[in-house]
Amino acid sequence: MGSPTAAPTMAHVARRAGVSHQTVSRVLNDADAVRPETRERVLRAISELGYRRNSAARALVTRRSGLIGVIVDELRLYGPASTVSSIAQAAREAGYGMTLDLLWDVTGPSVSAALEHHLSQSVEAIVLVAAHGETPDPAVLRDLDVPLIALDGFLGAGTPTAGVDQRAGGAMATRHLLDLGHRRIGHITGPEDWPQSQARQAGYREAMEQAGVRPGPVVTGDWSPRSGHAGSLQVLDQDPSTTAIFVANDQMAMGALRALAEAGKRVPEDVSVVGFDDIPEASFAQPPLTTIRQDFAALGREAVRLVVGAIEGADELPSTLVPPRLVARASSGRAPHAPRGRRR
Amino acid sequence: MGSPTAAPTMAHVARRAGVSHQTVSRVLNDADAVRPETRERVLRAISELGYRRNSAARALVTRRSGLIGVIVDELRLYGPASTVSSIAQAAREAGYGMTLDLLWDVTGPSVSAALEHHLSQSVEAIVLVAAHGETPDPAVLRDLDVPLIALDGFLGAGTPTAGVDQRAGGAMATRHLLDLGHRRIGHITGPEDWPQSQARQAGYREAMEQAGVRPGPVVTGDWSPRSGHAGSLQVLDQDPSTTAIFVANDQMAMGALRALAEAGKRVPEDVSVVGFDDIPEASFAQPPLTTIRQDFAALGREAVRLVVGAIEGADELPSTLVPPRLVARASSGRAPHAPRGRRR
DNA sequence: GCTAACAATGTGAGCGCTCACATCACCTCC
DNA sequence: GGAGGTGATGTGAGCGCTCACATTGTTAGC
Repeated sequence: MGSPTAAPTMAHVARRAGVSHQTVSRVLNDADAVRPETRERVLRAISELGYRRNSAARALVTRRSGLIGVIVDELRLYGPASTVSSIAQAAREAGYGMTLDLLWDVTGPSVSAALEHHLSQSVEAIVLVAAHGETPDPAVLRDLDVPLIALDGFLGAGTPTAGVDQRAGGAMATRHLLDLGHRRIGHITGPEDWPQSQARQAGYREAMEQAGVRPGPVVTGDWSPRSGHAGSLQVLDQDPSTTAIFVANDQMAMGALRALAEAGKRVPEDVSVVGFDDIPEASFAQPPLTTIRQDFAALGREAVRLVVGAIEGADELPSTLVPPRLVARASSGRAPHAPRGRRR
Repeated sequence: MGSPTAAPTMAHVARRAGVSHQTVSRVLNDADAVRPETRERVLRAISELGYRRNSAARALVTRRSGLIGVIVDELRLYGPASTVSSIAQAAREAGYGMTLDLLWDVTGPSVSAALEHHLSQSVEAIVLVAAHGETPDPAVLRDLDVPLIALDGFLGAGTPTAGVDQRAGGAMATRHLLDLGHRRIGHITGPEDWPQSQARQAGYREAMEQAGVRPGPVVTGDWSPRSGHAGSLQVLDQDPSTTAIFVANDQMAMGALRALAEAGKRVPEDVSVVGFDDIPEASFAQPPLTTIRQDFAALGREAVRLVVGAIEGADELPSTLVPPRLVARASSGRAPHAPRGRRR
């Protein structure tokens, strides 16, 4: 009876083990109060039948899908990819599955659509790994009946956020250069509409100001090596006395390194370069790149910890900031004609 | 009545619209035979109530989860990240959701566990984006009642595979160097247990043999810039007359470029370098890297096309090979003392 | 003007599970 | 030795949907 491909149900297992469906359920949910002998019998029936619990039926009655939805704007970048990796891992360890959606652009409607797509799959929480872009339709956000956390991003208006302290990182990089005696320090930023970009720049300005040094040329890039290449040339053009450049990510820093080499500038003898991210290539740049490392893995784990907490009852979804770390390599060195005395 | 947070059901919508639940269902599944006026009424009720269809209930009765499971071994690498991106996109366009699992290692049990995890979420198909590693438990594979496709990987024994033609790519790179007059051509491979690594090397040997040239030094790397750095030094050490190196991926090629610069070798004047992958950094290497581009986006789309076909009835899940493409940049040039005549 | 056909909608069952509760056997205790 | 536990198991309802089929109202046809 039944077609050969029909999946076995709890009833089948129950019959075979000579128990009721409820006992099978108890074994599966490892509830107490099942005699070891009975449990054994049920387990045997399960494996003999190749039974697998129907997740839809379970989700229907428990009202829990066991799914965490992740929305990411760009997965080919090292940062988001690392973060998503650790989210996937942490989610699984916490007993959840993870669904993933990509943003085709960073406009509000696109984010809204992705949220909607996840919601229609009954995810229990949503993690948004999108560092920039427009805020989605506030109405969608308000009607959200699942916890949402934005990573490294912004959603304004009370949405909880977890992220690396970008501002501190920017300040850290700049301070490093100041400590090496540099006074003419340029900055290549990321796209203007990225909060990360803004925060790193804020850190740069903050450190400069604290040191009582006038900010150097600041030019805008787009995270690509190409823009770093062009940007470094612009910085040098705007202020030929520049001895150091803080570049807002490593990819642009790689482009900058190349441009400097082409322009006949030695790094770090003539110009020091500090990047941001510590991508794997950074240590193999020519010369190896001094940079700010972000702990994406920790960030992902933290995100899962927070949303799982929110799913399982905590009412508060706090915002967290993970500190970055300076990784000093060969692309930064003492300023050429460093002033004898430190100002300030 | 009912707590304020209780999600509205079809019955609620039906009552509000003054129709039966079935009519609501028809509107949602855009079936025919609903008067435009009625549909309008239902749609209005839906939006007023903020109704959202319960996917679990739907999945329970239709026996379809609308989920495609993806298993990936490493997401921080450009290739897999691109592939997964395009899978996510294509899946959504095809009306599916995508769940993602990461492999914590590449042993059989790990793959089996990931398969099991996806199966327990009732995915309708599985795409494995793992280029290497052990085959999972054959029993698990055999009992699989959903279509499975391995991307760029191997699972031996009849599992359908889609991938870029790695062998052709290896041959393409090598032939490019041969055409430039090089005769002493070394090769840095990926890890030995990666089929991609093997295929690229096979392409290298094939091209060399066809040209009647004796293969140069072949050393093994691990895909990292570090190993490319060390590998290129080994190649030069084993045969100082080497004038070209085919490196099995771009990251290693970047390391090689750096090592060559440190060793006082000019690229491409003294030594030509060809990589594989065409990662974004490749065009900003010093000098810009000649490489083999793989169309990961096409691969991901193809994978979704195939599994969706399999889900929706096609019995055959064919294997496909996507051709790669040579991207010639500045890291490869004519051989230094190229022999006057071509051999063969 | 009565029936056949069709379009539009309603009814009821049941997907496979978990929850709340009922039942039953067995023991303990005074 | 009967009331009252306690541990192990069974029973039935119902989660929110879709499917198959039943029931209407409306039009066409002779």
